[in-house]
Amino acid sequence: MKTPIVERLQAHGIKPSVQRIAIMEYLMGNYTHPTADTIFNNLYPLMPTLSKTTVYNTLKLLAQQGAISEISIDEKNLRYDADISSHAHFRCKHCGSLFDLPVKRLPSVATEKIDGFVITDTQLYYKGYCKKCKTKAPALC
Amino acid sequence: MKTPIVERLQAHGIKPSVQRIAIMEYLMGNYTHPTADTIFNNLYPLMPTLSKTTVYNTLKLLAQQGAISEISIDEKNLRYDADISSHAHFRCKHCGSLFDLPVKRLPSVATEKIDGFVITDTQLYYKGYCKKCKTKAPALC
DNA sequence: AATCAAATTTGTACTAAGTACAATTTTAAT
DNA sequence: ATTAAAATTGTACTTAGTACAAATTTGATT
Repeated sequence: MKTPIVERLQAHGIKPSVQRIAIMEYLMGNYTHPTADTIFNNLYPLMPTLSKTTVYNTLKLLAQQGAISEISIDEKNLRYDADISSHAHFRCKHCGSLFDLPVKRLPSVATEKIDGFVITDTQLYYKGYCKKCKTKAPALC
Repeated sequence: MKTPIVERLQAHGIKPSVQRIAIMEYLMGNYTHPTADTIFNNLYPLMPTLSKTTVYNTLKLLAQQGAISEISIDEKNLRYDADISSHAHFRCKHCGSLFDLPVKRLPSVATEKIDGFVITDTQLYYKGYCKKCKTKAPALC
């Protein structure tokens, strides 16, 4: 019997190695939009032979195959999300925290403008100040 | 009499130094979503005392003040855009080229979910394959 | 089971985008 | 002219991510 993790990998054409399973499992258990580094640091104690390169390579592979999504809202690091359903992200410019936001559906582009293009990913990012940090926002004059 | 560049800077509370004007002018004359490095390389011959740090600092300042927008669709570099009107970006995963896409208006979030948050920026990114590179796209099986 | 090629992982060295910071220069008010 | 504040500069540094060759694992075939 296959775990949901293995199923997810295979559904996206990815051979389920021990490392890939561990990384996918981590993401499916932690919807915290972690960085590659965070993932490595959390898995390393459980898997002392794990290499950082493998984490980077695997995340790139998973994202390429559409098994996870790569979030570039944080200018410094890429973040990863196993939730591949339609949703947006909000990032607080003061404290850096990242929130999921529901959207009915991500907007599509006027067909005539994008005719002949193939769209594989849509990302909707909001930036600003969260409830806690709102007082830190520069005056909007 | 003030140039449109100086006006734009002042409208966003930025004191118009020679360097800031040069950078803002470059962006308003080149809607090519350049990186900091590209801007530096283009301005340096005309302004041999210009420092890369100034370019980075100025772009950050301009973006903070909302005079330009910072685009993080390219995972490797930040890109900058003097067009601050409502539009989306498309990036080809094969050739890397970046296109502007018109949108009627950027989607807003369900108020109850974002209540108490202050949104200052909205970014809508599409990724995929452009007309030229479409044949290079992996089978969507 | 032994062999062997292909795929995957590992570790080290490297690249390059961006930042910290102190020193210098410029600005502009008195 | 003097002087304090603001802006710029250059160097050194940090760090996310990649290149690549060596080692390991996988899995098919005899």
